[in-house]
Amino acid sequence: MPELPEVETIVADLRPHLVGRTIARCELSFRTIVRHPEPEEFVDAVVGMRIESVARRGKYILIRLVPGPGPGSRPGPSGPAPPPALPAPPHEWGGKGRFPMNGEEEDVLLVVHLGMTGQLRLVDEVTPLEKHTHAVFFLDDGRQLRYRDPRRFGRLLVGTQEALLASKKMPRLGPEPIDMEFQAEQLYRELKRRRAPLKAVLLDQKAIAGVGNIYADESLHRARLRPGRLANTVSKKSARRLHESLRESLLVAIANRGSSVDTYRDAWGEAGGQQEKLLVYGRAGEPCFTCGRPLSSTRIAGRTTVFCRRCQR
DNA sequence: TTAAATTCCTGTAAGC
DNA sequence: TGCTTACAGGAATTTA
Repeated sequence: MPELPEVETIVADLRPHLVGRTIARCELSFRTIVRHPEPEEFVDAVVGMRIESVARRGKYILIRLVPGPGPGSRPGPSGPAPPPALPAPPHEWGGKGRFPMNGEEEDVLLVVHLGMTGQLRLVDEVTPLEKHTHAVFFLDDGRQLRYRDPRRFGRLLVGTQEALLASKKMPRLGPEPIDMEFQAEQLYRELKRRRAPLKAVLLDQKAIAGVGNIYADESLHRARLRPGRLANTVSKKSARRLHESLRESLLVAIANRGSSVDTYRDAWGEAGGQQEKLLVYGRAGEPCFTCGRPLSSTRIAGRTTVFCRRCQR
């Protein structure tokens, strides 16, 4: 499933191709994938808009839209090349818990959450339409940005930041774990005030944004911590180890273009490479790479959880 | 207020 | 072989 590293990969791939493009048309074939506003308003809101930036916040893809050139001046299929990609602002959001970006108040955000099986792909018009494609954005260069999602856990939203916040459809997200501003002390404070299992806190998007089942298990293993241990019992030293492990798990996964353990594919339909390198996720019963003991499996916070009884105390 | 349980959804794989 | 059933999980919602 797409977690922070997978979404980061997609966003980085799409950015240079999408920035500067105008959405000429939008077709929805599955209405309820749109969570805000009503589907008709959604289409009205995106058509004719120019893509100003493409960013990520947690597991959310944020596409900033500004009014595009009028219909008369819309370039044809072989229109001008996009401007050189702006160095994306690494983090376009405010402080902890605030969603999501700077920029002008009237700017519109097209928000995409991939859920479990969502895919956002950039294709040319002759690429056959795949089953479960729920939305197609027709771009002014003839290409199409397609949203596909067999299990339909994903969602699309559009609106000004103000409107999205007011709609309550966007959650308050915790800090970005790979942000340099995110310090071990901050993680320690969050853990101290929670009586839930460590794993449950890592999965809580309000505590830390972008971590899902794969990287929660991976980082707990790297930190040698039991997933079921209550968060408020960890020492400062352990919290520092978890902080470091979290960053490492996520950054290595980004370097390897994400984990394709289920149906995850990047913007070009290609699988990532991290699934080959996972330490524990999906390896229940197989030997621990550190001690050789078979990895254990249990259920925490409603999620399958794999860990090593010997290495993770 | 927080934590846990339930729900949504369909493709896949195990079991009979 | 073909059918049924269990399972996968992000996050909103409901319950405790």
